[in-house]
Amino acid sequence: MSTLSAPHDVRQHILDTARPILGRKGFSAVGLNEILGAAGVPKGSFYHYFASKEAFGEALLEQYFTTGLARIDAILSDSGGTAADRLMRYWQGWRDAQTGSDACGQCLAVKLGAEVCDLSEGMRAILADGTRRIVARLERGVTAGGDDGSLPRVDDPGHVAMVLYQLWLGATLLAKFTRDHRPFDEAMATTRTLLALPP
Amino acid sequence: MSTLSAPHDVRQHILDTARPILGRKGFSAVGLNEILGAAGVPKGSFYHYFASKEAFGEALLEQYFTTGLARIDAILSDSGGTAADRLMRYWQGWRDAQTGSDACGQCLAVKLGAEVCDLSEGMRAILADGTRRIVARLERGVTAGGDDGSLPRVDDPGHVAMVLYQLWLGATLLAKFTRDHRPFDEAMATTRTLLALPP
DNA sequence: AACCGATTAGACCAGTCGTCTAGAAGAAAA
DNA sequence: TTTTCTTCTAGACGACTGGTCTAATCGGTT
Repeated sequence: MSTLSAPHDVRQHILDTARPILGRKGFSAVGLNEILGAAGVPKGSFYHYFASKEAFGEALLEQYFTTGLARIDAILSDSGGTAADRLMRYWQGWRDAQTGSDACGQCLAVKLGAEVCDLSEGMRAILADGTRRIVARLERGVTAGGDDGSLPRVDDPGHVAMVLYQLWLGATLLAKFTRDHRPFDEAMATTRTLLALPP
Repeated sequence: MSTLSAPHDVRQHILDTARPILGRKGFSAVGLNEILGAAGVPKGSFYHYFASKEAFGEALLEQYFTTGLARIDAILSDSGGTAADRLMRYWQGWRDAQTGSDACGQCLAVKLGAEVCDLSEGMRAILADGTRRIVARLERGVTAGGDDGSLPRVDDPGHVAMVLYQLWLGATLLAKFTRDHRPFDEAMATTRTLLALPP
């Protein structure tokens, strides 16, 4: 528990501490005490920064998507290589993050999504909106590949983007069951197929 | 709440009552009280039939996969039409079950999988084994399509089967977020593409 | 009537979320 | 420097639920 200066550091510190815990144990199975104990923050402070556990969950998911979208933007827009390279770099990054043994890289959409989307309308809305925005980014990536010639033009880039995202969500879930990387390898191969890239 | 005769009817009755409840609210968020209250079974009886809540969850998942696999077998083996028809009938059945507003048709692998697989090694093993068996059935379906000419032969039917399953898992998760059927439509279209069937 | 396994009632306590009162910390004003 | 005022912290507390287990009851057979 390092020293904290600005007021919002505490709020952020709670979120940062909670993320790996929720990523490992889910939402309902974790109590506020566990989170606050790990963060070294008293319970009284929690309700100063968050209206409820649900509001806290919403903030956590919101931040998860915010940072995730920034990461996508960083990969898809400003790096070198063709648009196809950038797109594939995104999937490789996904695989690497999930394959790592640390629970820090957990995909919260997969880990928490199914659990909380029927529990809280607010969290469901954030999940729906966050995933929609991710797919929109991917769609732009596919379109960019058609523009610069690194990918063949497709009729409906939005369709391709959504299907690829579904495929990787499913791969992530299956990999959690089997605890191996094969689902990601299969997803990667099919991603290349659907994008008409050489294996 | 009907009259129960044989002893194991009570155990089964608890499982049957719990399934839609867990399908809606998840595992950790549901207490034994709620399940047993709904089933009309006293709390004391629970530990006569199950060693723990975790053992109960394992039994629930086991039964879920048992009935699910039987349903696949019924669709893929004994009905009429080509092998391709039978395979597509399976996906249509998946979509219909999830699209229906009743929580009864919930896919427990998606709803509970991510939540419980890090919570209980036993449940994780059942999820890994159950999904592996489903993919094995699908693989046989793809192979059968190559045999009877209704599908083109593929190099690795196991790969196609696993990827299709991942795609539909992801579609189910995404549909839970958006609460519409579009993810399933996209999955269906891509399924036809990957199987080289006409749209 | 005596026995015995199958079944249940309810106690048990650790834990849940959320509330509330007090006071500490920190900055701004006098 | 002292006062004032808001922001934040402290953690006990309440009302309740969690899963678990022991002790008693039930129901049928000898």
